[in-house]
Amino acid sequence: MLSDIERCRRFSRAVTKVTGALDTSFLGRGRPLGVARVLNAIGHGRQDVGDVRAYLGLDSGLMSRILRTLEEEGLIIVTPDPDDQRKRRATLTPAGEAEYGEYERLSDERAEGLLTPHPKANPILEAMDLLASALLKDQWEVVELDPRDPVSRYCLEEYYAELNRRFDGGFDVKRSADPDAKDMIPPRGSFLVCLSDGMPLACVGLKGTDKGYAEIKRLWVAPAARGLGLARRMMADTEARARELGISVLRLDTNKRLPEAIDFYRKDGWVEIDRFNDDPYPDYFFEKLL
Amino acid sequence: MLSDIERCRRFSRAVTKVTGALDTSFLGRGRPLGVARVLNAIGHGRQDVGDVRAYLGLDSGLMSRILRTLEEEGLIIVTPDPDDQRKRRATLTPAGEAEYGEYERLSDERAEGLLTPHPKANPILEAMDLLASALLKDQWEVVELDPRDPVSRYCLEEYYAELNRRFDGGFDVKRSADPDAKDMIPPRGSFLVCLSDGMPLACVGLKGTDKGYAEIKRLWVAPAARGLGLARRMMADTEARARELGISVLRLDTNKRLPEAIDFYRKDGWVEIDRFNDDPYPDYFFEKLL
DNA sequence: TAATTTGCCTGACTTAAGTCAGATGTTTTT
DNA sequence: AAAAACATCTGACTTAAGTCAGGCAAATTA
Repeated sequence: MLSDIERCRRFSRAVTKVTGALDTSFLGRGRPLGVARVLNAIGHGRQDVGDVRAYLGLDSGLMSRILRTLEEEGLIIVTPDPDDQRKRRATLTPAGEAEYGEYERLSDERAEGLLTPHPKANPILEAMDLLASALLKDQWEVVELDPRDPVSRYCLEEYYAELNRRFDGGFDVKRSADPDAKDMIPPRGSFLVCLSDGMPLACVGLKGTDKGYAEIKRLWVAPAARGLGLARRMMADTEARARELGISVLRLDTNKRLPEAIDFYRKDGWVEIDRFNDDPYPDYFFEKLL
Repeated sequence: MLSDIERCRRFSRAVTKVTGALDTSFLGRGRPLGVARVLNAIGHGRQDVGDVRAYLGLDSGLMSRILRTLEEEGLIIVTPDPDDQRKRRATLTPAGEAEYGEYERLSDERAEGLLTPHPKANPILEAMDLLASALLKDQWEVVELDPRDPVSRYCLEEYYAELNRRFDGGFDVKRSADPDAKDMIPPRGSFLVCLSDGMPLACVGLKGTDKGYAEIKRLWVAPAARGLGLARRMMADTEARARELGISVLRLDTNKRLPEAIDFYRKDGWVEIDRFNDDPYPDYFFEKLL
């Protein structure tokens, strides 16, 4: 009935209608939008004046005047940067903290107001996650974390839960050779997580061994981010990291219930090899020479 | 990892970042946003000056000046309304049509630019449909159409396709007692369609018979709009229409493969009765007295 | 050390958007 | 027929946002 473009435009009309109000809601505390945006940027931890200016795309003159306004209101203090006296740093006063908190509260309230009319919010939240991840595609941030970090733990739990749903007879981490965290920390290995505006979207582990190869483990992509090419990106980043760590042979194993993964490895330059371990779960074994 | 509210806020950040640019794209043709919005409203068929004013929420003075600007540019002509000389109507000149077309083209381009980075756009489009339908919930428009109208036909095709997927052995309209369109046109019956900013989201037929009752047929809700309470809304509207048409007994039948429908009817005040026809598909039969 | 660059500030502008108090002509109500 | 209501217009404002040229002090480079 509607073309792809019409569907897309309908979406953006709907969104600008509803969240347009949500965005302009910076108003409602008797402060112009520009001033409120600067206050919120500072509250979010951007202290460097030039940094805020670049982030919000403001002219230096305008920025300067906005800072004076906030200073006169007693919400911020601007001090010279000790390392470079030309630069200046803005910090919130207690009153500024309180005001920033109010904006946070109002934003939460708006967000909640967007959800409450819908008794079954889950499909809506999932659609939001998917779209946010897709729209922020060029702002994915891949970071190396300790596998015991809470963010890493979250990704791993999601990964195990999915395996448990999909494998015949479920999946129990304890029966699998749970890679020791130490093997996934540099210089022996690595653990990468992809964050998109605070949401963990994917993880992958590079596990060092003493057998002349390293293993790729725990490649997981959040349902909200599938089909966006994120698995390929994570693998490319891991391979780059492996090279940095002097690793030249990679191996991995996977299960027949994960056909999209098997397909992906084949397309991504992996070669099927014979079974190289006695883990009970995997059915397929791959190798890649860097 | 993220709370519902955080997910919702992440979504609106992503959207304002990306479609914010899409919205302000009214610029880029050397014309202030307000002027461009009025031109587009007129192009979209809103000729009544007061109507545009209410739609865009403009002050009458501002509106007047914007109209002068567009008139001076030769894009519109403003004439008194023949029925009420106080009112004025704005129509596009050929130059205005061309300019409006350019805005449409630019909007299409932006929308396309939003989709093209994503090889598999379908999950994205579906998420967009769902969110647009949810966000525009208070702007659903239920209209009575001829069941042979193209919009009605579209809904019915979708409905039949879904039954075909879900029924054991599929579904063939021809084997079912296809209700004659005439029975779903007032004063004998009715056919209602729900539109949300141009997208058909649901339909339902009220089929008049000569047996002392009317039948509810073809209740369909688009996947993009399920879980938003639309079925209940459609049924309420149909019942209201039935009362207007002097109908006091409603019946319907449904199939065991549509458990959510059966559940819905039970909760919506319908009472299960004995089989009242020899249609091959239905397993359950309901009645409701108005 | 002198010249240049950098980061921020100030003052003098412009534009867009919007508000408000009447004015004007038309229609509706009394 | 007079009064009230209505739709639009005009002129005189205000505010927010942004641009631009130049100034100043600190830091960097030649």
